Parts: sequence; structure tokens; C-alpha cells
Amino acid sequence: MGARDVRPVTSVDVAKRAGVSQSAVSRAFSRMASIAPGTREKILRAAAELGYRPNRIPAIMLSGRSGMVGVVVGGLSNPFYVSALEHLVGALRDQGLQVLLVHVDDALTLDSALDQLLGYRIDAVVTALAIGSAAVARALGALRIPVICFNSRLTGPWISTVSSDNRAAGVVAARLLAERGVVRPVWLAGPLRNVASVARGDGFRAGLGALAGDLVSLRGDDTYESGYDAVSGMLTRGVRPDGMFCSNDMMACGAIDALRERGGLLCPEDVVLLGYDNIPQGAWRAYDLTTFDQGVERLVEAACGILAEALTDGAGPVSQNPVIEALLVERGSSGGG
Amino acid sequence: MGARDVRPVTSVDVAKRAGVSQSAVSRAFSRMASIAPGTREKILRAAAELGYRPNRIPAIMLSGRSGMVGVVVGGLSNPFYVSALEHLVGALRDQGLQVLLVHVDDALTLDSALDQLLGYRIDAVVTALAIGSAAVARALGALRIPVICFNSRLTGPWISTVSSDNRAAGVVAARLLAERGVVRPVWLAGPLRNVASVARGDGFRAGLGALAGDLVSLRGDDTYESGYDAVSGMLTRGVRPDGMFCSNDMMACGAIDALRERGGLLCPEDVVLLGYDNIPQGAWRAYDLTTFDQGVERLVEAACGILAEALTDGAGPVSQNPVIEALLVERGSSGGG
DNA sequence: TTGTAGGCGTTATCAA
DNA sequence: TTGATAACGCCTACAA
Repeated sequence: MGARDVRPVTSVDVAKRAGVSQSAVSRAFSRMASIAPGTREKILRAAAELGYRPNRIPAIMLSGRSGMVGVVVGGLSNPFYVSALEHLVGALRDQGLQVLLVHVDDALTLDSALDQLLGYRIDAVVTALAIGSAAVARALGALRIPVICFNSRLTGPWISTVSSDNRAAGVVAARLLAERGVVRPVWLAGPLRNVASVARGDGFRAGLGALAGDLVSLRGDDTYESGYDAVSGMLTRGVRPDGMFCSNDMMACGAIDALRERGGLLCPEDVVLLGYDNIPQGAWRAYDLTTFDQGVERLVEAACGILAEALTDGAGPVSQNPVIEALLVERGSSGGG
Repeated sequence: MGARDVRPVTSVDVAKRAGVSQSAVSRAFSRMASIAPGTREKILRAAAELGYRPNRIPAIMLSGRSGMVGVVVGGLSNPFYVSALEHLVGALRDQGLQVLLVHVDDALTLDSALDQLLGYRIDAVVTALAIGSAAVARALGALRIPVICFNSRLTGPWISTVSSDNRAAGVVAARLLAERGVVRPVWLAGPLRNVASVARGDGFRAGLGALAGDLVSLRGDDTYESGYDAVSGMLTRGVRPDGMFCSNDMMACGAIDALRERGGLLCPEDVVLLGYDNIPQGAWRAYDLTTFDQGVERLVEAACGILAEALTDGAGPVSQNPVIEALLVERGSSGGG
């Protein structure tokens, strides 16, 4: 037994020092407890002297609620998810909730990770996984605690999803390209399993109207490299677009670089190009990317609202699916800004 | 009392169903406990039928150890820190440790956040705060649990710091510029409080030798915008460098864009330019940035090694300060790659 | 190998 | 307003 094992100061220690009962100490640290101001002060002084810090663990045992929320993230290589995480952590803190962070590579990791988290009696799960397989849905639904997703298609009595209005944004993108006189549009999609990407593509096609017949569709995996490669391949095949909508900003940046390097095409002079997410790098001068802002603050706010409701005492399973409008941010790549 | 309040399945429930004592259930789920294989199997079956999941909270009460590590991050706008966080979370998981994430804006937030975390009886704190003020050091040192920092200067019996060899990298950067025939070097520093940046600058100056007399020093705040602005200002003042070392990749990207847009200067033709961190965006074609890779994996590995030692039963305060060599990654901005 | 019983540090209930 | 006492769910001697 080394120095680490010095027993932390408990309420009993404080009680002894302050000459009161242990329950009095508990009351001194509780908001809505009736205690004489003098007693409380005496206790707080004793507590400060001893360096006492209330232990939350026993309260968790009694209440069955830990005040912790499991936050499951996938690849953080996309700055959009990082930003979402950042805001989420702050918003949860403001609600007095702690974040138990889990990073997940595949469904297997998810299962074992959730298992672990359940041992800690987390109150809810928030996930920003772009991808929702059936296995994931099953795992999350089985938890029987509130689950909140971003841009997913998962459903179930305990599952809520906060989405950006992907389809509407796709329509707006199409209209913008049409306005700019685009006649050879290209759609750079994300992975098929990314439902947000699918919705963006659907909206884009719908918005193109008659022009949709000429639409060239490419597919990437939401990374910069995949955008670069997809466009390089397209150029090699002799396709030279004059307008392009990319399912996210990372791919859009790759597309811009490929257009310039492999095709000598510049945005917006030769190609009117749009992305999605409004990541910081899109605003960097080398890209100056027109894009859609999902409104991370509003997404997170909606998520936390649902969470608050779901965690209300006596609330049953909560399932809501708010949709948040994405806002066009015009910069140079579309000839705006 | 709504649906959420259905009492979770406990070991007593399982015991009843399996027709054994509660302690038998506890043993069935514990590694090094003597239990008859048949009994264990019977119990596991009953547990599966009931959907029992061992509750870790009581064990925390008994042992005083939660298996949770507080991870404190500052701005996640720098992808380098994101990558470090990502690796860290994975590595801690592999050690059976959970991550309680805290996002901190200022010393005040830190204090209250640490207070909260202590209530959860976290076993240690890992922080990737770029900035270590005296207040932060005091707050962390007062915890009396192991604290591990990245690239900090914090000291104390409970505090360890894992650093990249910032000074040595600075020397290497200077030598590389000299080799490339640079005669008008520029150093773009980060904030003064960033000790890693200071060390990089010291090494750079030392490595320049006689050339150091002509060194132009700029200061940014580690963001893209600050790099862009600092270089724009420099160009306005008529300074036209032929070599540049930037304290991090974000500023380096800003510098490259400013050199091109505001000065018509290209890298590497006109300016040999280096960054630090090896963030993914540096590899994007628009930047093709030569940089130093801190070796996140090795940094994290070192941190976890220290942590494992510090969390060994009976270990006293552990304080180590390993330094990890940063590796030059040559790409186009220095004329290499 | 198995069961019984005590205790971990709080909060909540009840009596004083 | 206070203090004594019973939980909370599991782990761990100790006894059988």
C-alpha cells in the first residue's frame, strides 16, 4: 500500500471535525436540504480544512443514475464531427452531465464498448456515427436507455435522431448550379451507407429537373483522398464538368485539387463547386469553398433538448426526429462570396 | 415512476433464478474466483436470460478506483490534438480504462471541471492542453492523482509530461533551410505560453548559426488565420523571405496561402517552408507541406506506459518526462518529396 | 466449492 | 433543525 492508498476524506471525517453528525455534512452539501446557516458554515469550513470532496459514487448506487452520458464517435478525421463533439461536450456539461467518450471502428468495438459503458450505468447515449448498420441499431436499441443520433436513420422507441435537412439542401444546391448556368453537373456521393449523403443526392437530382438526365455521379468515402481520386478518374475518362456538388467538404477539397492539378480546371471559373458541412478548412484561401452549414449549435441544442426530456424523472421511452435546416454559405468556389 | 425506472437486473435476481447465492453470481463474473464450471455455466445462463449486466459502481465504492481517466482537452480546432485524442482513447480502452472527457476554455472551467471529475473518483488525468499556466499547474498538482501532460512544462510529484523533441526539430529545420540555400529565414512562432513553440524557436535559432542574425520572427496564435495575417503583414512591410519555419501546420497553411496571394511567392520555388505536427491537411495537394511528425502513437504509448506504472497498486507519486524524437516528413513545400 | 455477513460513502426516511 | 438508521449492489473474508 503506497501513497495512492491514503483513504480520501469522507463525510464522516468532516462530521467528526465539525462536531456534527454525518447526515449534517450531507445536508451541508445538498441544495434543497434544511440546515441552519451556522451549522452549514461550520461544516463547510471543516470540509475545506480537510480537503473534503463529496463522493458521487454512492449517490449513483442509490439513484441508479450516474449523470454520465456515453458519447460514441467514429472517425474524427472529419472536422465536422470534431466540432459537433466539442459543442456537445460543452452543452452536456451545462446540463450537469459528464461525457464518457468511446471511439469506435466497427460494430464489434461498439458492442463491447456499450457493454462497458452499461456497467457504469450511463444515463444515455449520444452518437455521431455517420453510419448506421442494422447491427448498430440493434445494439443501441437493446440498451433501454435514451439514444440520440446525428444524421442517422436508426429508429426504435428509445432512439431519437437529429438531422440536417439534407434533401432540401440538395435541392438548393441544384438550383444554385442551374442559376449559374451549369449544364454538365456532377454529383460526388459519399458511401452508400451514409444516409445523409443519399438524401443530399436525392435532393440534388430532384432539384436539377430536366438537367438530371445529364448528371454524372461519382462515389467517394467522405475522405479528401477519395474526392481527389474520384475526380481524377472522371477527368481521365474525359468528363469535364462545369458544376459539381460534393457530399461533404473533405471530398470537395479533394475535388478542387484534382480539378486544378489533373484537369487544369479552376473553381469557379471553370467549375461551380459546392460542398457540405462548413469545415474550417473549406474557408482556407486555397479552397474558398461554398458549402452548407448544418448549424452544429442548433443540432446540439436539439439533441440536448431531447435528452433533457428523456432524462426527466418518470419519462418513458422518448423518440423524436427533429430536422434542422442547413444554411448555404457562399464563398468563391461558386462564384459568390 | 415511468418505464425508465424499471429496476435493472441485479446479481440477486440472477442468484434467485439460478438457485445459488448472490456471492456465487459475483464469482461467476470474476476472473480469479474459484467456482465449479457447472455452477458458473448455470449462472451465466440465468444471467443471459435475465439480461443481467454487472454493475461496476459498487466495485468503485469498495476499491476506490473507478477505472476512469479524466481527459482534458482544449481547442480541438487543431487536428493534431484530435488525432492525439483519438489514439489516446483507443490506448486507454486497451488498458481497460474509460475516458471521462472534459473540454476546457479557461482556467476557471478547468477548476470546476476537475472538481466534478474528482467526485467520480477518477484514477488519473491526461491533458493535451497546449498551454500550462501556473493556475493550471496548481489545480492539477492538488489532485493527488497521476497527471500526464503532452508538451507541457508542468512539474510536480504527481505530474508527468510526454514531449516531442521540439528543440532538436528546430535545429533540423534550420539545417534543412541552410542546405537549400536559404539566406532570409523567417520564424513564425506560436503564442508565448506555448512552451513547445518556444523550444522549437530556440532550436531553430541555434541551428541557424550565423544566419540567425538575419532572422525575422513573426508571432501567431497557432491558428490558420494568424499565420495568414502574420505573413500578410510581413509582406506589407516589404520583407520577402526565401525560407520559413512555422511553429505548427495550421499556421504554415495560412502562411503558404498568404505568400501566394499577397506576395506572389510560391513554395518551394520562392520560399522553402516547413511546419510542425503533420496534420492531414498539410498533405492536401494545395499545401503539400513538409513538416515534422511528432509520432502520436509513440507519444500516446509513452503516456500510457507511465499511466500503467502510476496506477499499479501501491505505487507512489510518479513523475517522468520522456522526450520523443520528431521525424521530418519531406514534401513539396521544401522542394523535397 | 459454496453460503453468510459485513462494509464501501453517500442519500433518504423517520423520530426526536 | 438535527441525528440515527436503512438502503443501494456488489466484493471479500470467513465459515461451513
